[in-house]
Amino acid sequence: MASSPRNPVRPSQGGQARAKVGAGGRRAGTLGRPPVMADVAQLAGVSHQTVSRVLNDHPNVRQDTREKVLDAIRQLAYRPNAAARALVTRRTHTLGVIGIDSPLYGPAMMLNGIERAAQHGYFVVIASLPALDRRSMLDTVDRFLGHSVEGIIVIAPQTSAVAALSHVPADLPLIAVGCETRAPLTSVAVDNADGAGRATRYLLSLGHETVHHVAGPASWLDARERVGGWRAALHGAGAREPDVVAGDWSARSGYEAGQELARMDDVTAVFCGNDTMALGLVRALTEHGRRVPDDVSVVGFDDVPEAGYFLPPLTTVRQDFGELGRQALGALVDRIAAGPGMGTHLKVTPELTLRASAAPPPGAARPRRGPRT
Amino acid sequence: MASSPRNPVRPSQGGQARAKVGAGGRRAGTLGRPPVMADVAQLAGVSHQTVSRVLNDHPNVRQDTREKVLDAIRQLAYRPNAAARALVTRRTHTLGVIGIDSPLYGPAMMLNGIERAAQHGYFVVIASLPALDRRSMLDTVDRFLGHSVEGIIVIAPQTSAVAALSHVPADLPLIAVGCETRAPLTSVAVDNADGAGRATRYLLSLGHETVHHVAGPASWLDARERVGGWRAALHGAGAREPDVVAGDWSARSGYEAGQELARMDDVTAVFCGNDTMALGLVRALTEHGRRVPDDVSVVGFDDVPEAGYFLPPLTTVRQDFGELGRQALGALVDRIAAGPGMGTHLKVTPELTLRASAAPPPGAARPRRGPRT
DNA sequence: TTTGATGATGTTATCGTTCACATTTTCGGC
DNA sequence: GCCGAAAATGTGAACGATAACATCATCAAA
Repeated sequence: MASSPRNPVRPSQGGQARAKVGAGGRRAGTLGRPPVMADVAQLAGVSHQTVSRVLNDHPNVRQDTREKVLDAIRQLAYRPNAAARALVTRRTHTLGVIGIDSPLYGPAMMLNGIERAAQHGYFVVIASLPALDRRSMLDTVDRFLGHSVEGIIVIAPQTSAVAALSHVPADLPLIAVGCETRAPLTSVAVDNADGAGRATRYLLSLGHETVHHVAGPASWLDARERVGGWRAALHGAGAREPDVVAGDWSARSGYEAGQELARMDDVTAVFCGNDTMALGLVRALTEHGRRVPDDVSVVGFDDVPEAGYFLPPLTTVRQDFGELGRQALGALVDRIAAGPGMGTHLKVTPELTLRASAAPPPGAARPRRGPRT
Repeated sequence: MASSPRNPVRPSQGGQARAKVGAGGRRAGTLGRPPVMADVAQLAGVSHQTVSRVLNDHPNVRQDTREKVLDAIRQLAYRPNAAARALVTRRTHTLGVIGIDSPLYGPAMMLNGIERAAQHGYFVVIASLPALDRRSMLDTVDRFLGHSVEGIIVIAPQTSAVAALSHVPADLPLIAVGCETRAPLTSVAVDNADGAGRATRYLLSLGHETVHHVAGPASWLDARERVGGWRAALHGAGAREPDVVAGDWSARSGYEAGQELARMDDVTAVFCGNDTMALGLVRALTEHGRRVPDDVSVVGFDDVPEAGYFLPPLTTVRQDFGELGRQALGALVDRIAAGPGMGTHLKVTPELTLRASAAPPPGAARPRRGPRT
């Protein structure tokens, strides 16, 4: 073997320099250091390139050679070095997810859905920010870029996040989840307006004259879209459009909304922006002697795990976070492969889950129309 | 400049081969490809090594040289290549977190706490497993190792997880969170027994004769430890030790437990394994005409965000997940730096949060002793 | 046989950093 | 103004994989 300019008998490799590393390193085996491709090649009696071919299952490798190599790999407990591989292939199989650091159910489940979808094929690096302002958003994008992620998914339910997104470099594969964004960006979101419409129309179909709404904070896009869907459904049915009662997603705000609504005798149906507020609302109504669903029907949004165990079990709008995650991942993979596009807006349709918290209004013999799902 | 064996005028680099990459690549700038250290060096009129020194703020660099280099970096929007760096330094600044794919509050917050603690200094790759069995656990460890994580934190609240942990290679820096493990492993956990003890002693101090307990599933270590702490506190006070009522963390199981306990007249105090079960329990008690806290006192565990808005606001044991994350990260960093040790078991002490769901038993004029925190 | 195509394998360059060491510059003391 | 130490900078050689190309074997058709 001619000594290449790179390997002049490999002087510093003779156990000294690397033994130090090996001492603290993983899987010492019979060598004093983690095995590399050359070790496998030597043991199998082939060249390192053949090992590489086996590893990337290249077709042109004889079966018995392949097996010799695989044996050597097992024997040495060899594992390819991700950094070396990434250096030459320019692929890291890693994507970053930027989320909001909040104990709310929706955002947490979106992260979960994305992570589950990515499990096979990508590593998911997460960053939860206390606030989705421009500064921390761009800092995080930068951090991720420094780590060579191939793309970024940002869970951006707040209006501030959308604003921040317009400042990221256009050539970065980025998908926004949970909000509809402006043109060049692709977004995936649950169709909140549709879900709110379904809930509202369902209540109307039970015979209620109108439906009141307890909304989430206006800084959240989901909250706004649900208000829009609710209002559109009322309008479409020619029903009276009551004022929105403002909440902040918390059970307390639902409770307070409930105290307010309980005083109004004509309230027979309430659509809540999320399940937690519905919980508080039901509490308040019950305290004021208004039974759910006999006197007042309540529908929530989210379908948290406890919703079925509320008293009464809560009829609510279920969001398919698994599907959301899959769509987001699919869009990101497409974007990585195909390069910048014009940006599409994907929607995941939610479903109404019927339980026991909604019924025809008091005095109504039977529903005016059959329930629509 | 003499043409080194490595850069013989760099033939394949003259715009063709790499221009292709540049077209789809990031930050084209004036070059047709992402800038590398050599580009910065050339623009700044120094060697690549000097650029490297500036980047790693090595002391022996003249101030004006440093500034020239930094200018060039800014001008080219240069960003060091993480893979190349990792290849030579053998450090990825990445750690893996294995968690359980469940909507439960505790595990979710542990992940959150770890991620927050790591934010500065480490990238966090996550994997949520549907079940913490040996197979999927080892697969995930392997996946992470293939990605060259420097260490792994596993959120292991279930007994099955602990069993699986004994099969990971001993030289892998690994910290278990949420469970106490066998000797060679280091673990960090909330002191569940202590928390349960505090809750129980508090109820006893209010004058209750004994305290009943609704426990989580026995497959969860937290559940077992809380049972242990509760029982020890009763024993220490010489109080009667009632049977455990079995639950499964869900509100429904709490509700069912409540129906059972409501029938027993001598029940005046209940310590619940978590807040969600407490919610169901209170519901059931109320339905059976037993007021909380006037007739029955209830204390939960977790301090979920809604706990303060329950009716009545729930007295509960708060776990400091931020501290837990910090401790876990600290332990992991120590372990990475110092190599295998004998394994320590760190405990984070929980705190009793007093609200309104616990009071002296009916008929008692005043507490026997002042409350202990 | 000889030939050409194709399959199987080996050789060398390359990715973009940091490390080890060599070289040049700077500067205080004589 | 010279000298030597220390500071500042430069020069190759790693790191461990894949890519590109070269070479050797094999085999069917001429």
